[in-house]
Amino acid sequence: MDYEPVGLATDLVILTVRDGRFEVLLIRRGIPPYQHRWALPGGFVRPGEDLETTARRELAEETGLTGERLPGEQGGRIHLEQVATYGAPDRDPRGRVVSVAYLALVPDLPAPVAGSDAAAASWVEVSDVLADPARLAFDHHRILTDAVERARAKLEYSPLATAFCPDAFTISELRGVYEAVWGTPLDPRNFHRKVTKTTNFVTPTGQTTTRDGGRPAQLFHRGTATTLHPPMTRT
Amino acid sequence: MDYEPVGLATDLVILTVRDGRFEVLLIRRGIPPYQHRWALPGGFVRPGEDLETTARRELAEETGLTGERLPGEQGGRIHLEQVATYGAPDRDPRGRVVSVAYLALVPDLPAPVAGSDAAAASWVEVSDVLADPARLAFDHHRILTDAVERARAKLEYSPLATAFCPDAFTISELRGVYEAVWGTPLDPRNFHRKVTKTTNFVTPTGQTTTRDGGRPAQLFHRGTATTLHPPMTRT
DNA sequence: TCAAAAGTGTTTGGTGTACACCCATGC
DNA sequence: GCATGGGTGTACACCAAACACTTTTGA
Repeated sequence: MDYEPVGLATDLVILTVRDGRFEVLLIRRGIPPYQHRWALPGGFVRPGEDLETTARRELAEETGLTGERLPGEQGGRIHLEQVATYGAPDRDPRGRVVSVAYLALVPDLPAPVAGSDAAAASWVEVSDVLADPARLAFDHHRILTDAVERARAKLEYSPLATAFCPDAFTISELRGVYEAVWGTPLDPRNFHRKVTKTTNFVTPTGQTTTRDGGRPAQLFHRGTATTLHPPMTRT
Repeated sequence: MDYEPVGLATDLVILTVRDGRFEVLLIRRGIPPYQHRWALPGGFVRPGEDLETTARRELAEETGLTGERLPGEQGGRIHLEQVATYGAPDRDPRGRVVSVAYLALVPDLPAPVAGSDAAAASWVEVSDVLADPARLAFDHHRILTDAVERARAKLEYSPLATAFCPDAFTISELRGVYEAVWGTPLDPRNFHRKVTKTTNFVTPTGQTTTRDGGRPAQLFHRGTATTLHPPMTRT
């Protein structure tokens, strides 16, 4: 066939919300190029491997999350979606490498990051990384920018914010996700009404918790909705 | 490097609206695999070539549109955006080929399709193609589905419908685009009010036309807006 | 009893929808 | 004049922002 063979890789933008902070998982590169610089986790697609399979495998390597539904768990699967593909001829000094970027949204991980083969992996606040275009290796700043914009937009018209929450969560915990990702405060009372009245956004578990302090709050699971009508608004 | 070399290609979903019909440009394949079957135009990325450059080159080959701004023309550039990347290991019988799909929105072309190297190229109504999952070669039905969904969604919150219109257009011509792409009728009066009151969606040229019959209609250019607040609604 | 967070009620203004109605042209 | 599409006015329903207020817990 008449084509240039290229290296095919995937890069992962793994986002979470921890203690009200919107964070991304970065690794410190142990080998050249860009040795000792921060980068998104990623790697090459193996022979015969599907793109999403590569992404899930790397997600598991970095976070220990398999994306499989655990027995007894309600929500289960980790949200993973393709964002875009980056293929500038000079984006990797080693040669022609095209990278398919994936966005993963994970809840606050109970266990620390384990099983990573990177020199160091850590959660870093998204706003800090976005503010410094030179912090990341390769074109990863561009990739992160695109992925974060996608995530912020999707919170408006999809129930994706629940992907950041544990299996059972309170409305104010969900609101905390919106506030962290968007960086804006929301009215707790109108937010509560809007979420609970949008059909299939969340479903009550019948249980309550006082882990957030104050009056006990109802616990909810993710609902079955895939899009929100009307959308949540950012103001 | 430790990776499987793959063929890298781009496929194009070129959409237009002609006489109130929402259409896609398809080619009839002259060579195997899938000889004599309909497919999206596309081809391999050349050595050292950027992905979008490949897409623009193929767009020019199929339609004669360079995407360059013609002298004296207002709108100019053809809208071209990346949709997604398709990389299932068995999607091409010739071997591992990963394809980056691009979406192009073009106005009703004044000149016929020229300079095409395909056996045959023609405009086909989108709804007809979508209704028959076996009509297209490779995984092109999936690609078309994704691209059309993207286009339909983007009409809501971006001024992209103007990409289907000529340099100067009337509000009812713009409404015709929405109706063709969404497949739903819209109230002409409310549509007119909404479009003209959304800041920078369209800008008046000061001229009028009677080409649509009836009372002369004002002509507009595309405005400078990139997103629409509030969005257009599909009902 | 107080602080803190959950949740409900109510007012008020803006926005989309439906449709009556008038305007400017070609024939 | 009449048909045709362009464009404006307006009533009404709905929705969301703002905020007063009550509820239920822990300390």
